[in-house]
Amino acid sequence: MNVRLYDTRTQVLRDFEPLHPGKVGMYVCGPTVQSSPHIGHLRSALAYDLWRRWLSHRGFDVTFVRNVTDIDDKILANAAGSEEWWALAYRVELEFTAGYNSLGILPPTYEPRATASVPQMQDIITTLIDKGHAYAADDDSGDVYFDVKTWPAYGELTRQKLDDMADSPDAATRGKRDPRDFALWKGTKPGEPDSASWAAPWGAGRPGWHIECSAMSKRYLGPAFDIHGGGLDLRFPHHENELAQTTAAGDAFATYWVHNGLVNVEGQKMSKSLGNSVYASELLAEARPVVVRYYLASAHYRSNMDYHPGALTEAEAAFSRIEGFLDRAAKALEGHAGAVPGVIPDAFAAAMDDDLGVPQALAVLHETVRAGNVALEQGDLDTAAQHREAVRAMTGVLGVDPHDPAWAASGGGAAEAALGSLVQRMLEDRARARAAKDFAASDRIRDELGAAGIVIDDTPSGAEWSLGG
RNA sequence: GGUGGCGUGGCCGAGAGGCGAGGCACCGGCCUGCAAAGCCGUUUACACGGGUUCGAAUCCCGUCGCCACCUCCA
Repeated sequence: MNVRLYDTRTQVLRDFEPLHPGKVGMYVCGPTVQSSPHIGHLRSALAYDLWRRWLSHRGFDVTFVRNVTDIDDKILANAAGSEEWWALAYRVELEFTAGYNSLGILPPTYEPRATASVPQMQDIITTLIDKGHAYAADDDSGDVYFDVKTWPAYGELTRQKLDDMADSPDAATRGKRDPRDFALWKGTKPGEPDSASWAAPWGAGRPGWHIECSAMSKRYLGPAFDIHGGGLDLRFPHHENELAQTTAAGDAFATYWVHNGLVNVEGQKMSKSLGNSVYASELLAEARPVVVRYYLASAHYRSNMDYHPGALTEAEAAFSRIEGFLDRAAKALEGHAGAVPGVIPDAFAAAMDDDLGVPQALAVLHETVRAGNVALEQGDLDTAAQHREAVRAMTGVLGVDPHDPAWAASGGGAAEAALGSLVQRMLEDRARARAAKDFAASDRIRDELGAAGIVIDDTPSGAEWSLGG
């Protein structure tokens, strides 16, 4: 079966056909590093991480590019008066990287910064001017605009007609021929730092937002590549403009456009004015990283998600089922030979092939967990081992394998060992009390441990303990 | 005004003409000293009104409600 994906441009589910057999070129719009990453940034990055992992699993050699927009009006504004804009951008970029890493989002094949591809952007702008699709503003601002009226296809991505588009409110104050023309190059304004100004034939300045992605996708993936991704909110104007300027310059650009859904918070869009943004740091303080990943992956990537308090608790409960099975299976199967390498169930693969149907794939995963639990209970170790391997294969490809060393709690090695020996002592006392049928004493020990956040689990082979739950 | 999307049980969240995905929660049972975990089972659904059909949550028409984008937010 082929991988299918929903193409935003044609609005249909399409079989994935790579431009070059066995290879995939994928470009995803990364963040503007102007302030700390929030839940929406993480979800977006995760959606494409899952795409990339699945395509890789399907045997494709994936070249995955996600850019960093490190020069922009907002970065300059946020840094103004307090620090260098490039220092701010780098500091925020590190926060993003840390957030991605903590969720197990694989580093892109290339992660170019916009500021490192300015000459490539200028090349495209020059081509557009030469072809008559762009012009330098006649108000000596140094701005260069894309001339939308020269490009009849403009609006094709989002099926909007030029006439239906609302006029830009501040268009009149700039040297545009048409209010809907958009900036390719922004001339340096008085007061802006020299460090944010690049020499150019039409006047010193800095690149507009959209041109970056056209330049970087071409530089790292070529004039034609397979998949272009980004948040739903980027369809217009960002992606519409990218498409117009790249194709007007003569390149084929992306075959497929995919867009991920946004994350709302308690029914409302996150916004600075509402002050309801949920930052990556908050999420990671509230739940284990692997649980955050599980949560953000659990809805289909194209649907909107609504984050609310308690969402992570629910995810923790669901994830614990999988984790619990693998923990028990690991103990029960210790030394058990003949475990076959994990095979991903057909139903799981079919769900993933169908536009990355993670929710259905998770249903298959949970069904396998149940079957595995039954096998363990019946002492059918061969069957249990088979299900265990399948669960590991599925969680592996989703990047949520509970036993992946990457999720191991960091630090506190000595403290952990000390805690373990204390808990072990108490459990031994409790075992003696239980053997003597002194259940009052036994329960007291369990309650004490429970009050400290330690959960006791009596199994046929003795008591087990774990933190939280 | 234009474009796109959504409304599924207490909650999250799939599906897309005909055996009620899955998870969480709840209840009953098995197991357990009691729990927990696990297993088995029950109960709650497809915004509203029409229509097409042997049959509709799924298709069509209409209504209501919600959301996103429309020049720089993933």
